[in-house]
Amino acid sequence: MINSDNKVIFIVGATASGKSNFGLILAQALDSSIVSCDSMQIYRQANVGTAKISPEEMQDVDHFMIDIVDVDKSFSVSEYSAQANEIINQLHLDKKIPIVVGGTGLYVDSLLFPMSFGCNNDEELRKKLEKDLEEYGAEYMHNLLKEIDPQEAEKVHCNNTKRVIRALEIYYLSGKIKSETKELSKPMNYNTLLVVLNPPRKELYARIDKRVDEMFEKGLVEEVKMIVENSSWDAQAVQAIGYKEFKGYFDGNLTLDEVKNLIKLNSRHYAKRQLSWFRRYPFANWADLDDEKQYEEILSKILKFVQE
RNA sequence: GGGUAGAUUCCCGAGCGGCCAAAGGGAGCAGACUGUAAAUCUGCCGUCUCUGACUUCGGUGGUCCGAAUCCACCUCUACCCA
Repeated sequence: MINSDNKVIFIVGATASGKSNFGLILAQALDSSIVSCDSMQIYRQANVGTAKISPEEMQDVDHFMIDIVDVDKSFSVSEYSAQANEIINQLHLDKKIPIVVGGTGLYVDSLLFPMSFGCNNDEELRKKLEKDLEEYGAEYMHNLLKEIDPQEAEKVHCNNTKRVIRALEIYYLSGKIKSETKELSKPMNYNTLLVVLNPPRKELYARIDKRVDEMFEKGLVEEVKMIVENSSWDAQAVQAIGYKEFKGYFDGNLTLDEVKNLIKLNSRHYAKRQLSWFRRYPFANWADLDDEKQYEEILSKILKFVQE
């Protein structure tokens, strides 16, 4: 018996840890839908490089938050959060338990917890701040923040100029300071079961290598060409690992083989960062699905969660 | 067979008598993260009983108060001449 009451299952983990596949199995078993939680799979045309599930692979399971933005457009967490939460609510109305699947930590956070995202960003102001940064240096900008929002300045390293600029932006645009916009205590949005897929590190790295090789076989090079034609090297979508590395190749500075190795390397780095992020969740359930015992354990946890 | 260059910590690579456990980079590991997040940034990185001690810079001996740095021989590598 399934009781969907405000429940959401999160399947998260590093790239290539097997999220999509496991999520699909769950969605089928629970007769539910997938809500993708991935900052790059939102882009249309970015298929091979983001390891996006194909329509055939979806096997009639609905997948939301995939292919919702054109490759030349920007997107943000706040937009993601608004749309995805909307979908989750809708699924709840249908008595379904949404399966959130993805590896973008910040996006996962935006579903897990209530968040107030300061204010919109303003193109002109940002350009001005970036110019100031160039002119006066990182330390100057950091000192500026220190006067406005000492608490935030304390937390953000001087060299992390993007964060410093955003914090300044919030103040100039809204008059509020960033450290005040955050909620102190964070009640969870939903009745949540979160699973972090966690193959052994070596195994993970081997899977990443294999996946990157497959991407090349599936026509990554052509996809990148097309995407860059439809956007630019500066586009947000092209910041993704698997795309940005080709810049060197098209400029004639890297061989295809070097690009491939770079993509593998960057993917490993990324995977580590993802794991760092998920380790912050005290409520996370870590599982190596290839380990039979752990697989059983996680399945019974899920079973218990959906029934209770 | 002769000559030249070189062998540095996981890798690349600086050091060329004391300020050297040895610059810098890479890899690896750990961490931060609220509107670019597959982004951006930070820390550790010879060993230990860790504000000090110990063992390292191809090997063995030597010079010197003191050597990764100088000398001798040896081993290996690269290139050149035969």
